[in-house]
Amino acid sequence: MYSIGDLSRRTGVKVPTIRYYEQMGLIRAAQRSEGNQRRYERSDLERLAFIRHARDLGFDIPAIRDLIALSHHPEAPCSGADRIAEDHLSAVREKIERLRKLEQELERIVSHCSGHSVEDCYVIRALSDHGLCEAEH
Amino acid sequence: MYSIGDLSRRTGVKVPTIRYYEQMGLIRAAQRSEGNQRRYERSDLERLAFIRHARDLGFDIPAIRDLIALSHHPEAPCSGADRIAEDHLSAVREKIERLRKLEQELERIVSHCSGHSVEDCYVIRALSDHGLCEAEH
DNA sequence: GCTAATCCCTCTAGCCACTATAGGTTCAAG
DNA sequence: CTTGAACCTATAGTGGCTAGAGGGATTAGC
Repeated sequence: MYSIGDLSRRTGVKVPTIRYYEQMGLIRAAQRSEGNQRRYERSDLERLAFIRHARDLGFDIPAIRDLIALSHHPEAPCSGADRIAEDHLSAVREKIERLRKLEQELERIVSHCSGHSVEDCYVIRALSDHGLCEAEH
Repeated sequence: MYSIGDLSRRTGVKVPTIRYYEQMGLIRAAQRSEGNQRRYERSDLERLAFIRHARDLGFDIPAIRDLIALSHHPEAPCSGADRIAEDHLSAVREKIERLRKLEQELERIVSHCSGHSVEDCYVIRALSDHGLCEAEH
């Protein structure tokens, strides 16, 4: 039997976050001690580690809920889980793409600024005048 | 004189967002018509375009506040503005870096899954077992 | 001058995944 | 039995908006 603090130390998930996951229905409501404190078993530890891992990989809570539901049906085809992961990968790639465009534009703006005063600062001028942009955004 | 809707159409910033920017102190409280509706001048339009542009580039609201303040001191050295832009560029690069690691890990997980049932689905297994990860995260 | 359509007003609440705080209770070690 | 750490619930805050309710203002056409 683990206390919520034990679980937190073992998984790296903060105590309030564990309670939050319970609220969100990611982990079941734990058993309670006589004094109303949460008491967890090994299976709860494993599930929380699963959640932590999925969050680290950027899956959002509804996706994790779905993945957990799927993992309870070992016989089912795994196309559902694959689909969730692939969708997430696409989303990550889109974010990267957007950030790379941003990076380029910012690089250009920063490197063009050799001004000494705000008056001729390229950073400020570029923000004031959209015509100075290379890409659309 | 522009109404808030005119401003919105001309800058692409939605009406409630303009009011929100006013609340946040990014644009000054506009003059009002007799019937208490906001009335803007050309200078407000320009400032809002500046804000829109900065937001598109991912600057957060405190940074934009600082950039606006700086732009009002044309004689001042522009190192402050450069600094803000460089800091933001670094932050963007860090985000890209983190997302690229995520992308790699997800790619690996997705591509390893040739299972047909959840039981041997690599996606699920990888999430359950941190030992299957390449990188730390 | 009237009406209808469209715009505008304020205020409040919701989004996401937490995090922080307050005020109180329980547990475990000594 | 006492102390101090850990635990409990409930509420509010984060950022940058967005949505909705319930009303008032403006404007174009008749």
